[in-house]
Amino acid sequence: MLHAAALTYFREVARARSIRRAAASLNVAASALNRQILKLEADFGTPLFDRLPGGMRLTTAGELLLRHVSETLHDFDRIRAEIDDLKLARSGHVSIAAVDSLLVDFLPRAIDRFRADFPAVNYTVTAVGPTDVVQMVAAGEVDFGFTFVSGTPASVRFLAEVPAPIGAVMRADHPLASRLVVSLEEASSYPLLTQTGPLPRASEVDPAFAAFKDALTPRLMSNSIQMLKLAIMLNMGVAFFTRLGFLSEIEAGTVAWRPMASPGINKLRLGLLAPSARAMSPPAEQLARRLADGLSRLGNEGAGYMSGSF
Amino acid sequence: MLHAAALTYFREVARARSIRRAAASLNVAASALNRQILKLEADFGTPLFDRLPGGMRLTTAGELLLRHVSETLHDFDRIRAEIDDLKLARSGHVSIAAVDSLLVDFLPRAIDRFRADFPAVNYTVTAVGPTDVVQMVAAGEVDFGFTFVSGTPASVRFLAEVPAPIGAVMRADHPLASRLVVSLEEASSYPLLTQTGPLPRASEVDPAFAAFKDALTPRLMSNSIQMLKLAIMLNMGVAFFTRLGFLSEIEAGTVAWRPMASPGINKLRLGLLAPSARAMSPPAEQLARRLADGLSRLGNEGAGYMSGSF
DNA sequence: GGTGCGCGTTCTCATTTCGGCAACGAGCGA
DNA sequence: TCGCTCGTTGCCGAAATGAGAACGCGCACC
Repeated sequence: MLHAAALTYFREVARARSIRRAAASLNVAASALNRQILKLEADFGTPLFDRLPGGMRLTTAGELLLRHVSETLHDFDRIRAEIDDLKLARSGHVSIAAVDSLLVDFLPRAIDRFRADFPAVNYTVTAVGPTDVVQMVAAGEVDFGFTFVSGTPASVRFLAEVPAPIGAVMRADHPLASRLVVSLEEASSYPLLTQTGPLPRASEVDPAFAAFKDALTPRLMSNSIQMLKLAIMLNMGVAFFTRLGFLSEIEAGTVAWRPMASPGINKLRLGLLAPSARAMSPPAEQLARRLADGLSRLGNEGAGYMSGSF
Repeated sequence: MLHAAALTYFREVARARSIRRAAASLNVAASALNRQILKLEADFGTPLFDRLPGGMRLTTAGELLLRHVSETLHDFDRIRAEIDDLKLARSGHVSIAAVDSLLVDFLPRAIDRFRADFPAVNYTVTAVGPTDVVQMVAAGEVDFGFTFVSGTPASVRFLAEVPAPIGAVMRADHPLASRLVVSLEEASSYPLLTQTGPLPRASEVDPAFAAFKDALTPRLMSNSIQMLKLAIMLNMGVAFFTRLGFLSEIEAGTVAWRPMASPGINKLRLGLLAPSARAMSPPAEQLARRLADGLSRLGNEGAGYMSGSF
């Protein structure tokens, strides 16, 4: 309905190489078709078809136009399908499992932006350990998950990934913040704040980092990121997290994040995890797509900035 | 006129972010615009704009649609310009200068196919030596030229190029035709047919080939390709030409063309040469474009076949 | 707290466009 | 010559479109 009927008329006449045959397959009168074709040719000022006894054949100009018309109609079908997806996604429910460092900042902000376009969607967000995320996605208990990339069963797949190295997190006026990269030795001379409970696989990935943490006694240990975050703000010491848990504080300039000079730790990646077989619900599909876009944009900016644009 | 007015209406409303402003700049009534927008939203079953006090803003679905509409209208402008070019090119005159080996087969066949779409175009085709082609194009004596690629003045440019190595040409049942590649030694044991007059730059490009030709006494020398072609058909010996002069005979299976095992000779290229500054006449423009397409297609097929399709 | 302004929207009416039907002339094959 | 199919045209009713005036609403200014 967006596009003039003349488009499909023209395309069908070109395909059928006959006005009357096209009229039959379109269920319209041949005269109507003919008039549209004649009007097009008058508009362009040049014939679009050669009239042969027994039918019509496209001229060169007609072939040019047919290409345009076909592309337009095809592209329109695609757009309409996308809009239909959006319609279905306007209300519903999405359940997500993620490692808790993402629930502090990244995921709530993403969901909030998503809410603007999909106001009637409800959410269930569960914080679990990295390996549990994979299990819950595989079991279909959640629509998708958000965790560190590692070997995964065939029943799940990664929609997007982004490098998420562990780095040193501290108040912006902490002495270590003046370093662009923090070595393990430098960090060991300051009080540390460490998280307990299910950990990202940093220790498996980077033996040097694991040994470093084992050798020291932290000033504060907690399984609550909020607790640790407050300790950082009180300048109690240095913690080790992915940047994504502190994007807004980093943006505001209140805390600093610095990469670590330890090889394996910089290979860590966060990924958006979905069941490989089952189709997601429409709103979950949309949110997952937008998160995937945002992630890959984060990735393209290297270890760059967080633009609030997704 | 091809496309529904709704397209430009929608685009302008999105641009102006207001129905009334869009109506003013389109010189239509706001009520008409409004009805089209409402109809679109009814068709899609979803709002395309958010109604804010003070104007309208696209929804997510609206942004999707705007992208489609913009692309469609932009592409349509392009197509219409191309069709206008075709209209202008329907009659007129085209003058071409080319090395004569192309006038035997390649160029006449190309012009014949072109005639089907541009029946009222007249042609002047001049056979000259390779370097004269460049001079005539530079001097503006012809619309474009067709010759071997070499260093050219800035006043001309190549629209397309295709590898055109010199090879051995002989009757299909000639003993040499059983070889896939012909070495200079093999060729020297058979009677040779050579062309006199302005030659392609084979001798400059490939000293080995030049020495080879100088060392032997050909059975037949002529400046007429027709003469040489007849000699080939009478199995008088082996000649050395680009494939393009014998495309139809090769296709028909009456003569064979085999590449030479000599390095420099396989680097020869044929090119379509046009004045760099002056615009060509519309029909010349069209023919040149089609020849360029055909040439690059020939090139993409490697040393492949001649499909009669351009 | 009016009041004016700009916004999208709705209603009515004249105009234009579109599609269906029947008929015509041309080309082609039996 | 007849019969068939082709594109095309005239005529008529139906549907879509646009112009203009009016309505309800939110907002800023006095």
